Amino acid sequence: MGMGRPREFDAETALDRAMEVFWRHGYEGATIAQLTEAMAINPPSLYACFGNKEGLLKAALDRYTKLRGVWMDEVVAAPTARDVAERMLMGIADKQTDPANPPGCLLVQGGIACGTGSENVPFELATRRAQNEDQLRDRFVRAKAEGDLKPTSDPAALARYVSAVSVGMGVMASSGADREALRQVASVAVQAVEAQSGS
Amino acid sequence: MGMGRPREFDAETALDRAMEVFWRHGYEGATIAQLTEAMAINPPSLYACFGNKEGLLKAALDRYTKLRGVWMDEVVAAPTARDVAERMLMGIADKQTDPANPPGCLLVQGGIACGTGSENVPFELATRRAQNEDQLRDRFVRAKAEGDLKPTSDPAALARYVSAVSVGMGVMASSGADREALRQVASVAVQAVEAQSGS
DNA sequence: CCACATTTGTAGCGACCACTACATATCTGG
DNA sequence: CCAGATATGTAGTGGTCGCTACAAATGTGG
Repeated sequence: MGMGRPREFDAETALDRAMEVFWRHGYEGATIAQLTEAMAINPPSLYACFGNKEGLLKAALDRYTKLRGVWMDEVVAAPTARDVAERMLMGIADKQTDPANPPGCLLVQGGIACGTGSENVPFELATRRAQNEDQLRDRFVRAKAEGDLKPTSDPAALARYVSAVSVGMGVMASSGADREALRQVASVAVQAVEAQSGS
Repeated sequence: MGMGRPREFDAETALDRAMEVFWRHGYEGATIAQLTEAMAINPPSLYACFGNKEGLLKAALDRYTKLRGVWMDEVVAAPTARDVAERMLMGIADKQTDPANPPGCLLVQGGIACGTGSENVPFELATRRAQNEDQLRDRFVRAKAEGDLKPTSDPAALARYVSAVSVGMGVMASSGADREALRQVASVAVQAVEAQSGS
């Protein structure tokens, strides 16, 4: 018995193309026709490989968070809570205005509000954003233990705050805000973390 | 010559219903069938009154920003820049988790990413968000002139920052964050404004 | 070279979308 | 009571959506 005809496209590069379409148009705004054209394949290949449109989104989200995870590891490696916040928010200011990528963040842009039948897409996005926040919280817990943050500070609240600012910057970027505007926001935002630093 | 049959529904209450549908499902996620059912009218009445789907959205956005404008006037009436920020962000924490309304903010929830053919919907939302930011900036300019903010502070950057945090909170709320979580974010965010206070 | 497994491209499926033609109903001005 | 004007409800329109049946193409094991 044979092993069948091998696929003629590379799944990872196809995912990268799909990721960009979701990133730019959102989940419901992206059509199968756009996706297959960007991926340079035909619908049956898409469905054989990813199941359906939502499966393709999940695969794209996984790839996105995996790539961002590498960067987040560098972020939380900063020496102090303040530096973590600065590195993250300034990095976001740069990344979300990088013309190499669609503006904003896929985890926001992908689709906040969805129509009936796609209710769990926002949930998928929120879950992945929460992972980021957890990583940040763990880092701030450590900062508090090390005396880098005040004993009265709330690491979870700080993490939520930095995460919220990130999301806000993502929406700004998708609305056309330039890098300087985002850096201003990041710069001010860091001051709140700074206010919780020292003993 | 007669003046024709009078309309049997109240346009404002119908608009309120439509606003809620857009708020909950986004622009593209909201269908004409859902809208007409919520408004308790039939499609021809909708099109005769609002032109088309996008016209209905604009009317809903105008009504939304008008209602919020009243509240924003109270916000910028706070005595100091810090109090403006606190009143605004804490107010948002409450409003965006009020079960009487859909979670989040219509100007974000309405639709960040849209499909081909609706590209100007995100623009409409961003424009109305910018109006809010302008109002905030004017207030911070005054605060700086009054010595309430440091001479080195940047009112425009502060306004952008508060606006960005608001948007971030809106996305959090639409993802199911509770009031306490939003208040924590607001509380931390105010500290950055506080860092620019005094001389 | 053959039987089998899998992919690929074409072509089109039913469902739903925003939107509207049309006949009917309900008003005002004369 | 009548003529003109506008609103309403029914019942669709063409177009696009996500998705798939099917046959041809391309691989492997015997």
